Amino acid sequence: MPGPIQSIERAAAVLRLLASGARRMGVGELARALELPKPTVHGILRTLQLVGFVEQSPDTGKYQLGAALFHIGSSYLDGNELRTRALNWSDSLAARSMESVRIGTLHEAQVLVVHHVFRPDNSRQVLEVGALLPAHACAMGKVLLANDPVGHVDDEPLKAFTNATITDLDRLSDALEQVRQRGWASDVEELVEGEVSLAAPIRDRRTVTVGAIGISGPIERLCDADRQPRTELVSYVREAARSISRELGAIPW
Amino acid sequence: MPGPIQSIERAAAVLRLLASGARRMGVGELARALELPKPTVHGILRTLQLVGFVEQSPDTGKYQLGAALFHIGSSYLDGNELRTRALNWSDSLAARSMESVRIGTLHEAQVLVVHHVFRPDNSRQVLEVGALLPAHACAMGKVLLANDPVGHVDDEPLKAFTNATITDLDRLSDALEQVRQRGWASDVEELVEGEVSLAAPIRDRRTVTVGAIGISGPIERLCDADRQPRTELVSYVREAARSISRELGAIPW
DNA sequence: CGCACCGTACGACATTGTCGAACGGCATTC
DNA sequence: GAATGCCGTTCGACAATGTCGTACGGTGCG
Repeated sequence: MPGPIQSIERAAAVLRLLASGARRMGVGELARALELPKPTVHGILRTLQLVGFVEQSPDTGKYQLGAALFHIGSSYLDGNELRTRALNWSDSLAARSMESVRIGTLHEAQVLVVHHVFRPDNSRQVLEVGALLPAHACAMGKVLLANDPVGHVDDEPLKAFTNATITDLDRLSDALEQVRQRGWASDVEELVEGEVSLAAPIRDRRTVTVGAIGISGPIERLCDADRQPRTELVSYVREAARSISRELGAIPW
Repeated sequence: MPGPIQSIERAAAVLRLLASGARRMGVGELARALELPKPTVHGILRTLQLVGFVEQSPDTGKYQLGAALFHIGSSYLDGNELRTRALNWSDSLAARSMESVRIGTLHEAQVLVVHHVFRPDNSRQVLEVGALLPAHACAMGKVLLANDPVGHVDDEPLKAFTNATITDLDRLSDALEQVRQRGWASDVEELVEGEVSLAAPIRDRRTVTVGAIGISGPIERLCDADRQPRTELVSYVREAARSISRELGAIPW
């Protein structure tokens, strides 16, 4: 039976839609979006509700993601070796750099944040674990794209977030080439005005890049007067990346 | 067609199993656990892999949860009104109490942690968002059980974690009655030796308890000499819970 | 070498999910 | 206040769909 199971595929599509929609959605709404008959969607929703993957508002009748899905999804982190091994090192990187630290993997041409350490200054910060960042506009993304065997670029036109965002494909591949040579990447106000990020690759025992670790913060703290990343911060990040890689078995010595 | 869709139910069971197993599992292993033929399980896995809900190790051939599931699951938090509204208040509760703060909901007789603020002292702490805590052995759980319309207790014998854990059903319902009267709950070394937690209920506009907020920390800081929770901490927690409830529309004045 | 186990492929069968049509409830409209 | 639109939900016949016995190639172990 080499072929996917239709109903499961559809159920996944429903969940994806509910996840992207941000708000609750009705049966008809989902049916229209998926181009499926309403009763079909309803059957799927009923089953997903039974297993706790979606919940239904008692009053409006609309559906949203369920708690069980959240809990199961978060168990992904337990099995994620990259994240487990990186826990200690990211803490110490945060302490040394005094900036917030994130660890990410490439997922469908975007950066999936699997770990996030807040900047150690007690400021109010939002947890970004589970979020997807645009790969072409952040340092972690560039690191991952530069070392990606599958060319994940050229899927779609590159979206601009600020006027420093790289939107040209040629310029991006030049930048990626530079990242490959230097061994680290930076993003200077390419995703958020005034924000800078630095990142370096994490490799496993097969020397494949499996993730990236990076810091991010305001440009005044991360860059010098020439808008260049401060060298000591770059080395902190690269050292952290190397330490994690060593723990994953990439560097035998 | 009032009846769940078999394949989706089974797919959910596979995911649950993979989530609980902590490590990677093989097709045969899953098939045996679910009492299903191997090819059936394989078909499900193939589909789940296609949609990114599971991943397969290239070398061992075993399966584990996938990144897509993690990302979709984490979107649950965006739609969770309780958590959204509670963000600010939990930060300030952490600042006032100088302890770590958690927000939880009842999920299948356990406490699902939907938010977690670290203790503001730069110490190394593990993020517990997405985790499930035993309801009868923590303060948030007691608050939720005490205000639960469905009697979620008596499902199974109560598991002991320390020798202070309440394992007797009658003693538990006495404790819950006290929680209802006082309006807050405590757990003194009932889950972890040396650890204490305090919690209060969060109600929504229908005055239904939809969650709980609480702090936890070492007994020396949370309790006085008589092992009684310190009153000022209790009021901090209760005030935070009331503020969130008011924001959810529970208290009109 | 042979055995046991793995993940995977095939394909006949009937179980299973699909989806057009229809129902009751709720707003809104005229 | 009847009419209309939309909603989430149910029914049930049909056939498409997924199920699962059987079998294959690969790997590790004794």
